[in-house]
Amino acid sequence: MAESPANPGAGGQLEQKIVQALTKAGCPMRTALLVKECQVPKQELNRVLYRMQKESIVYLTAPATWCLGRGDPGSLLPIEPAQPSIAQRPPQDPAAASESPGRPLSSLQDRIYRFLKANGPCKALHIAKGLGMKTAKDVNPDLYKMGSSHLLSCDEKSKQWRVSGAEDSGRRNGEIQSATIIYQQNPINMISQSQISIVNSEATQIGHGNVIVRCGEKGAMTPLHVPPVAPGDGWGPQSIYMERSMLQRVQMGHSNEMNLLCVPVEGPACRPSGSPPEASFEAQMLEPGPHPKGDMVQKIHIKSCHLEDAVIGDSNKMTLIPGTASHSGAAGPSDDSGREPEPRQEQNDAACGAQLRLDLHGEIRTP
Amino acid sequence: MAESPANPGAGGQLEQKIVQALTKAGCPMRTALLVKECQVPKQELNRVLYRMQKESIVYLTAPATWCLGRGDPGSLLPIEPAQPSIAQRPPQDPAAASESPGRPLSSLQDRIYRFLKANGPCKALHIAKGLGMKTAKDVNPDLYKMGSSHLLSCDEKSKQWRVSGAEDSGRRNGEIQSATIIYQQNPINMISQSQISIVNSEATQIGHGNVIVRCGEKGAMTPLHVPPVAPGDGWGPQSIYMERSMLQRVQMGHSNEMNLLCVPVEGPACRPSGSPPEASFEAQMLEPGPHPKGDMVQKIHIKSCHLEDAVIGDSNKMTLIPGTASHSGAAGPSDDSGREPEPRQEQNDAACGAQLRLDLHGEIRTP
DNA sequence: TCGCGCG
DNA sequence: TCGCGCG
Repeated sequence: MAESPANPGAGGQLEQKIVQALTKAGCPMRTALLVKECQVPKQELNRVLYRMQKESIVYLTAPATWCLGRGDPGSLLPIEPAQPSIAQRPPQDPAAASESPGRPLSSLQDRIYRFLKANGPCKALHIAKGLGMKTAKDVNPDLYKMGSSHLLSCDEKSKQWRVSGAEDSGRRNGEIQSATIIYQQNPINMISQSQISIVNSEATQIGHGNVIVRCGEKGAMTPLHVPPVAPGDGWGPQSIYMERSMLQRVQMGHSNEMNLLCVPVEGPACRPSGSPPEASFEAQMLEPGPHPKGDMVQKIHIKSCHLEDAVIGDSNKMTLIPGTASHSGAAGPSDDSGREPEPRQEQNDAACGAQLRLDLHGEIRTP
Repeated sequence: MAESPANPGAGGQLEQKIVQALTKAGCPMRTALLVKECQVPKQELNRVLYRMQKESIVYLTAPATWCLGRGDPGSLLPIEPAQPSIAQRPPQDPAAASESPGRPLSSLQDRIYRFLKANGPCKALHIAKGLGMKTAKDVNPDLYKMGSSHLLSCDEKSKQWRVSGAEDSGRRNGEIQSATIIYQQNPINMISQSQISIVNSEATQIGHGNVIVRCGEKGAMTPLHVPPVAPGDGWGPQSIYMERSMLQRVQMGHSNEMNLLCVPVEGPACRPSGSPPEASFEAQMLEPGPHPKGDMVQKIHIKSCHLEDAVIGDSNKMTLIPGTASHSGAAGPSDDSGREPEPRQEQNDAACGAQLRLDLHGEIRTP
């Protein structure tokens, strides 16, 4: 089954190869060159490339010339003013925890979300037309799904949909031209670097001295013990840029701790079963502030990302003990909460840290 | 070995299939339909189709819509045919003179003409659609032009267009140009002209004073009696060029006689049921030689053609009385002879004539 | 309504 | 300099 082109594993393998090749090149690549790098038939390569294009993982800069990322970043996300309100939210804010949908947003859902954020409350028909569709039927299913997961709300009287929550109003300080996109190859990535862009990460730590303990995933996922690095002056400033990323179980910051206790009942218990979703939000964490290390500057830009169980900040702790059915559905947090067999806990001990749990389309700026 | 795309025989086989299918349809065919008719993979079919397009055997009327012939005759071959033979033609053939339009038909006009001849009376819209166009406007200008030149007539009541005159079945001098490809839509063609290229003819006479008597094909095939022209000094020189042609029951020369007595038991009794083989040979017949008419020069060039029951020369006679299963194979005369339920006879009375019966890939040069 | 033939 | 992914 590994040989079948239809095998998602095989497709994923090739997708990884493609991203790696494009990352390594750091510039657009012609299909012919990708064929050589990936050592697969052109047809199969193109099949995957064009699928990835639909998922906004790659785009065509010219005929048969591929590039990582989305081709039209500005066209979808109008620039909005910065708003630091989210960062000030108490870490233990239960709303944040309950917001988490069971699975990432679909491409259409993401577009709906961004459309509403850009244009303000709209009726379904208006949304549909705005997204190039014809009738309210084209968007209603997703509208109601997103409504049930509290991403959107609908005004009964005006029949208008809007993004829910004041903190979702989103903002972008402008386009940051980031260079490198790092594609996560390993189940667990540890990245300590000054300038980082990440696409589709899971169980990722960004920063210094974090700890991930992950259990339960068959064989391949032997617990990873990272020798904790004593918080010290050695930590340099961090500038993190993320665009079009999906982050699952991600810690960003310093001295965080993450415990993923996955019950290995059903195969990919720790991974969402659905296809990775387009999602987008922006976060900027600038100057951790009151943190003792006054010279430590963490600059984070996140755009068009999906973050799930992500922790950003310093000295945070994350403990996930998902049950068998966790993250497997398409439902929102309210749907999930009843089915969650095991407790889930995230905590952020850092005074200046931020905790994100599926905060989509939001922006976080730590004071 | 026959299935190999690299096999030239197979390619020719498919080419013949394509031509047959398009001939049978009498109108443009979509690629998907050709796939069904020819029972070959689309890729292979297209490979051959596009090669045939380069050779002006077929052309695209619309995306993935194929038609026999050249799409743009005027642009490639503006040479006006020299027609010494017509001038010398006996004046007692008024039909030929009245049929001939003043100038060659345009490609579309030609297609309209053939479409109407193949499909019978049609409304303008139907013609347009049949030729891959959309509205009656697409064909009306040409319809009325052809009407004013009496090539077509329009029934006032039914609004249907049709080719005018029973005598039209045989000739269309208007479209004949030097090196133009003439596609035979009629069971019997009679062509008297000095420079002729023919693709896929059946029961064709080329020359002067030939006689074809054909019986047995349902209704449409009423026996055609051509008043024999006395061999005389009026016959001018003939230059015949054939390339990539399939000729069935063809006489070339002077004063030939062809009798096709087809038993109408099974539908296409007079047509070979199998796909004709690719055939290519070259024949040049120069200077009939000992023939009394020393001034009669017949110059024939045949290349990449399939000839079946063809007679080339002067004063030949051909008598075909095929039975129900006649011509079912692609084999040569020796293979056929055993299975032929009815007598078959070809005879060439001309001293300098040549008789061809399924001479494939051969070259014949008459002394 | 994808046209695709392509080496 | 053909872009091709195509079911």
